Amino acid sequence: MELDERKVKILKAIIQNYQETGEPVGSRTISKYTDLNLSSATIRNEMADLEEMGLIVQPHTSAGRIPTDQGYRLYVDQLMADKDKEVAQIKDFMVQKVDRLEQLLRQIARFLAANTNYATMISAPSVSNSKVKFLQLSRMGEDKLLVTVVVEGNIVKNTILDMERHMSDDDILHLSFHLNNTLNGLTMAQINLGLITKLKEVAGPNADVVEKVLEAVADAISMEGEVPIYTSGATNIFKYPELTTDDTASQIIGTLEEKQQLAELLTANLNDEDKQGIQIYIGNENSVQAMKDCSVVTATYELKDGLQGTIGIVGPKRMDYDKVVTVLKNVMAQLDTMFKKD
Amino acid sequence: MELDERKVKILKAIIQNYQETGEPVGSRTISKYTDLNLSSATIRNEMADLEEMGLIVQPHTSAGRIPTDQGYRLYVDQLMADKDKEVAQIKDFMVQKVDRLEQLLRQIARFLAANTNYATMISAPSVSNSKVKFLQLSRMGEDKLLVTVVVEGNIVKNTILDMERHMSDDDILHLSFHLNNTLNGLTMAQINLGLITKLKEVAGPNADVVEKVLEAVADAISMEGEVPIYTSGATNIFKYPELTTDDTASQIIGTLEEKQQLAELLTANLNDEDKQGIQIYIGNENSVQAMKDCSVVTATYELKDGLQGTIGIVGPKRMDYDKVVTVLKNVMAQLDTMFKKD
DNA sequence: GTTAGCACTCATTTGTCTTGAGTGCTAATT
DNA sequence: AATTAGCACTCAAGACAAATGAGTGCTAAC
Repeated sequence: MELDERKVKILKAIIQNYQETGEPVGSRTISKYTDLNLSSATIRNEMADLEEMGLIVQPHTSAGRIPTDQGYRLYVDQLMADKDKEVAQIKDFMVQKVDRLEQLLRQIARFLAANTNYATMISAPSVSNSKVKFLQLSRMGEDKLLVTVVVEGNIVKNTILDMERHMSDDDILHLSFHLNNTLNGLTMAQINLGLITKLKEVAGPNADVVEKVLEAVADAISMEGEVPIYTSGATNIFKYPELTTDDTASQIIGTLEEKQQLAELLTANLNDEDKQGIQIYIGNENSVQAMKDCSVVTATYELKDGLQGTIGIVGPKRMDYDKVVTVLKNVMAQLDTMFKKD
Repeated sequence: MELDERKVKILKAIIQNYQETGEPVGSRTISKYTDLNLSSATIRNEMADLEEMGLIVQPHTSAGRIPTDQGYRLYVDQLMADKDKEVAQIKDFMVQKVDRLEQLLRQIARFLAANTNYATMISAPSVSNSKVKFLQLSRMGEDKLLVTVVVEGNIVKNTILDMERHMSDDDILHLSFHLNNTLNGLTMAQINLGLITKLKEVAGPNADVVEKVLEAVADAISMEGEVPIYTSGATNIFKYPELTTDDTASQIIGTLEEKQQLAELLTANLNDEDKQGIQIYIGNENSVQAMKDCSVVTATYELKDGLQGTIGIVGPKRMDYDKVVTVLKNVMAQLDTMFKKD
């Protein structure tokens, strides 16, 4: 069977109508509210074909049709028209001065949730490939050592160590200076065993401190896979009856709250060149079981030098893909200009 | 009308039964499942009295009774028996070594949510009355200055400043040294205008840097009222049908997600000597509108020297107050021993 | 190829009846 | 005077049947 232009128009109409109402769409509706000027009977014939092709289904015999995952996939891949609106508002929003990355991300999440009516999640940039920019040791009290590590993107991490043996101020200053000089500009991958051994040699009796400091550095760079994730608008889920069967809603919201499962979803494509832009997962296509009745749209953002994270929008399968994609693109663009100037 | 012992027993029985079932409790149930050995008719008479006193109500004419807010209040204030179980498990749980405060709090939240079947929230310790413990400036690149502030409780804050005019390494070192010496051990309240003016004088041409640094310090100490709050188990709400009327659940979960409203609730009693221990808010007694159908139990914890925060448990009005209070007390005790040793 | 028409399906809504848990009141019992 | 048995009454919830209506597929006419 061939998917001619008319079938495409009908499919599109079904998807869009279902998007708005959440109810199965009947032939009469299509016949009336499109510019095809066909009777419902004709539409019915076409719909039977579309069903045979696996693009739509009836929830029960005497109901209208709703799109299948496959139907959405076709729509997303081929039929989505790029729109260009909604830009102005976003610009306004971003202008508020935000000095902290964390708050910026929270704000973006909130903004997206409020504007799309879907749930939003954002992973903070992971710095896995990032370089050490600055490192410093300072004595704090008698026996504690404060390690401050700054990595590219001006992300600062602190660790407080217990010193096992006394170190003089001079020792600390020297070690601090030396470590900073040696490690500056290196990525984690470049801090290899040879380098570590050499550092320890130079430190002599303070080798154990060097070890602890390196641990702290590793921690700062890799964040131990504990990427912070911010979410907003989980309760938007309640706006879609098809997701509000008690158990489904509970699972989705639970997943959004616990966050750690989201990490897989959001960090999956980070290092995959092919999947940089916007990705759409329909129904079971996403890896999180609790979200099998949802669609997830993700977008990878990059602040600077490999400092990248992901934004995700979670909604019903009938989500307004056009709108979501447009809004995401705009946010990306905004982030881009914000951070290029920095 | 007098509240004699028998009435009290009946009220208690109603509350406890309703706690378990969530269904209105009838006279026959009470007659059968208490050791009062009274017929249902007698119970009915007593119940009519209790209703007149405003302690219980009927949802509709031919239903059993459920406790009113006032009934719960009486129960909580006078009838609750202290139990002492559940301790062992908690000890075990806490033993896992946790090195970061944030993670500890998250873990506690998770633990409480899992063990009580209610939603849990924890505010991180607010450092409003805390002292500066360590302060340091470091040059970072050509024109940036890294300010590191450590306050009591080893909470570290970093700020990166742009320097408007060039400062030599020596200048920075001196200023850093001087500021550290001057501010060390002071609370925000003690950093007054006189002190600030003096500091600026000493800094001479770098007065503007001093100003920015002081801003950063203030920021670190006060956290600008932005106390981080961790939540867990929001979806436990779904376990209680009376809270699962679409709108109610959505509002509660939304509030838990947005967090900022919780801050009021959790920080309200921090500086009130009278309200240090455990507080119970029933229904409308708590200030958050969205939770008017819930009860909230809060407990203030103190880590060290005025470093205090609050734990809150949110559940239905028929929550198991005894259990919640016991568990909270235990967690408090654990926190105490953990931090006294530090 | 398109459409009008019709018989058919079936989820949903509406209305009616029944059931049963629970009450309040009164009169008998202790 | 307190307790209880008994009975009439109320009302939410469940069961069932009928009515509704949105939607379909098929056939025959245009």
